[in-house]
Amino acid sequence: MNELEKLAELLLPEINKTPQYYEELYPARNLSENARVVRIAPSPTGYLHLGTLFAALINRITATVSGGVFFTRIEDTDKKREVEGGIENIIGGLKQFGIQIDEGYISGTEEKGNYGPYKQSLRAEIYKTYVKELIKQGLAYPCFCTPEELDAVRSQQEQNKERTGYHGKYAKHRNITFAEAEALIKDGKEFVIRLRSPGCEENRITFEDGIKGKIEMPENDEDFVLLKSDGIPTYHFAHAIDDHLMRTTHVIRGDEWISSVPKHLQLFKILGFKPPKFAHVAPIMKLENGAKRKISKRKDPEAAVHFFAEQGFEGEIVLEYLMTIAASDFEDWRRANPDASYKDFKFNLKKMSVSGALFDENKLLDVSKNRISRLKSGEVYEKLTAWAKQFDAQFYNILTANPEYTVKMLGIDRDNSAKPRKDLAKWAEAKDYFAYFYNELFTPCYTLPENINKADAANFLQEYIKVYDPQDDRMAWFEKIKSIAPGLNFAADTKEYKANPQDYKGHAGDLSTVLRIAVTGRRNTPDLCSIMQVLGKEECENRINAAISEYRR
RNA sequence: GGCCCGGUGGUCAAGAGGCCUAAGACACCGCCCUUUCACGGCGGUAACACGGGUUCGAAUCCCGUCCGGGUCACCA
Repeated sequence: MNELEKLAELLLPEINKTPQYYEELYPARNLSENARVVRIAPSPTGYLHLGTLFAALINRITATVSGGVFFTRIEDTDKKREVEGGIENIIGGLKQFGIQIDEGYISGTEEKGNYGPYKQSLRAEIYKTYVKELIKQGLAYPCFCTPEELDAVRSQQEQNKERTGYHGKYAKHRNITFAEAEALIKDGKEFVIRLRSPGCEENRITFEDGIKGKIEMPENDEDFVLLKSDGIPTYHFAHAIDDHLMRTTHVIRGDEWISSVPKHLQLFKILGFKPPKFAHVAPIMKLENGAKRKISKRKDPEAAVHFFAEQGFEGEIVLEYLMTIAASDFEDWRRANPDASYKDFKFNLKKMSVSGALFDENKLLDVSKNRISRLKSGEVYEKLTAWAKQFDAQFYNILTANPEYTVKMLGIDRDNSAKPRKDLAKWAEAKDYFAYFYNELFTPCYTLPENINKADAANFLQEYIKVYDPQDDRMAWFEKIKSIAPGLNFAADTKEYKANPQDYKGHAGDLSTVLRIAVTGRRNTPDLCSIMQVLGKEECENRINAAISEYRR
């Protein structure tokens, strides 16, 4: 055994497999040439974040479009930040958004696929096997520096205005001998394994980013940590090993990783792996005090994806919105294919924007309104009650007390309309929006438009209630209002009123507003005739009579 | 600070040297339609960060400045 082999044995005595073993265990995938194997690799450190969802969407659709595979891998190499239920938060969240997972973690506890385990904490032996090989080749070595020492070096470098980091003359243990290492270990000193970087800062490397195009950077010369003192790998090392062994073809991730690419490329090279293609996605931003910044888990409620669920945005609609950010031609495609699933969109990474888009709630609202307007009353009923069940029990009970009534109500201006209403954008608005359909929620409001006084309002309602017939269709309904108008000195015809406004107090439309206020407590509603039909004769008469006595007081 | 990446209306963006007098969508405003509102239709306000080059010609190519973002851990 030579020195290096002895060192490898000293550091990782428990490892007796070789990289060859794993190469054979995880053979190349049997997929067509264009198929892309992609993944997301979340850390179970909290809830599902908008950025993670976005990355998942992009990866998912990239796999779909190419006939490839989308898998999940749990990067739980930082035990300090891990939270309980973290995996379930993220994987379950993706499922709620309808993101299909082909392989890897498919729930908080289950995984599937032939390239597992898909959780890094379960792959320690694999990482160590490769590290051991690198040590034997002189490409990795133990470093016994304490965090305090490292900090001291960094401050020194900062003072000298030098580039910080563990490289060059600052790589203290770079040339440690077997004997020195052995002595330190006997002393009980902790160590990490670092890369002996073959790179040189003067050299430039270039790579083609799938979104940003050609990028040029200095070569990595940092002897960064491969294995932490607890034997767990750092992200960089785990990424290289896992994405190679899992046969990932395209790494599509947040662009905060761009600056690490030289490290990654170097790792792939010295390990003898073919590097994947990289594509770096710009983050979703948020405006604060006039400045753009990356949307933040801590500060922004909409960063946590459960915000959308609470607000009552359908998962698919959030994805639809995210697609408009991901692909500038998506909206054109959507207009041409209003009924297609977003999954059928021919997504192309190259068309993605290179800089981060501001999160735009207006746009989300618009997208949502458009999608909801296409739904039939039955579908709205299902979705709305499902939402209410989870977030507003009282509303849920009210809606479901009489399902037939609620469905009828939801069908107004929707089911038989050539141009369905576009009003509701999120379920959280529904309770207020539909309040007057339910006595438990209805709060009368008798405020009249300025051009109508209480006496006229009462007189009109008095007349109206005499002729009111719940069987009337829209035409007949409005004819009745018109027929009452002249007697009160209101124009029956709106055009007539507009031509000679000085001759009238108002027009039939104003009178319908009086009725609307009496029945719904609102100035603006969907078609009043339909509303009255849904409410029924008795309820309408009660409300109208209540209004009359209010105006007569 | 070093290293990367970026900068077209309020927002998302089209744009690959002449088709640019700069698309479209959201938001905003006006008009029309209309029983109200919404929808829809028509129209409007509003942008190539700045300064130098290159070129017959620049939003587009080059350089510089400024601004924004990312990153410089035994975090991912």
